[in-house]
Amino acid sequence: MTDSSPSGDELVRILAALASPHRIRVVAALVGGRNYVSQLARELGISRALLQVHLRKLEAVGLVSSDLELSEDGKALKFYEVVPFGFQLTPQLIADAAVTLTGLDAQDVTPRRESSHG
Amino acid sequence: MTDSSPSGDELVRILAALASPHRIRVVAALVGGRNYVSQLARELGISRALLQVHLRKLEAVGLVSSDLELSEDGKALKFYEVVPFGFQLTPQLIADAAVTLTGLDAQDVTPRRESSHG
DNA sequence: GGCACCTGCTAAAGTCTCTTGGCATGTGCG
DNA sequence: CGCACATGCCAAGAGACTTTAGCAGGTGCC
Repeated sequence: MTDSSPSGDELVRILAALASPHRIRVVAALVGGRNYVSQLARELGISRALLQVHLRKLEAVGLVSSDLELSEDGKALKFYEVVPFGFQLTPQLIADAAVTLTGLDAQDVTPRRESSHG
Repeated sequence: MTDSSPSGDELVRILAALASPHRIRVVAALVGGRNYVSQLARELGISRALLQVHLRKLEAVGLVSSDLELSEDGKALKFYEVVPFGFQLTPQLIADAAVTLTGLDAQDVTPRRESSHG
């Protein structure tokens, strides 16, 4: 298990990457074995352009990895495969990741006595 | 562990619910203890309306639960709390969930020989 | 009644995501 | 060269999600 507790931002990104039927299917298809884009698109019944977008998102968060290879015919085939990952989703783990969230940081958890909300 | 292998659709919904900095913070805040909407909104530094929307999404997928109570003053307070959940994210589990995905079902995984895409 | 506090709803604008379709490049082959 | 197959990228429309702002109802208290 390479991953256990990703940073808040990363966790959100990973979750977002997985929160898609298409991408779930892509990962599932790759679990069955590595494959190259065009072939995978045919098997999944979606367009190459669409599959590429989804593959990029999955690769961007490290859930899959690509490997450009040359077939015996000399054709360039871009193989994708699943990166063995293992994340656990529990309230505590999420709370832990939350503190490392960047962006808006409003969870002061500091009871403001002088609440002058305007 | 109440949950182990949610259906594909449910998994996607849960992942989508968690794939948001705001909602991650909401869950995190609730891990620290139950709280009611207005108070939680103040602590998180976001508007009540916004918080309500996020709380609904979390509740819709069963990650948090609400409980309308009356304070000693007679005010109606809607308390939210985290529902103890535990999901594991691994390629295999995802592949398993993928087969139960409804909607577009194009993962025929059947090598079509007569591919005449026009 | 007026103030402070709670809840709930909805309309509207802005933003991000998804998906399609087209176009360009490169290779092997007859 | 023209065909079949692979990769890559971009613009544009449709659709979903996010966030704000405003309004309405209810309770306790002075």
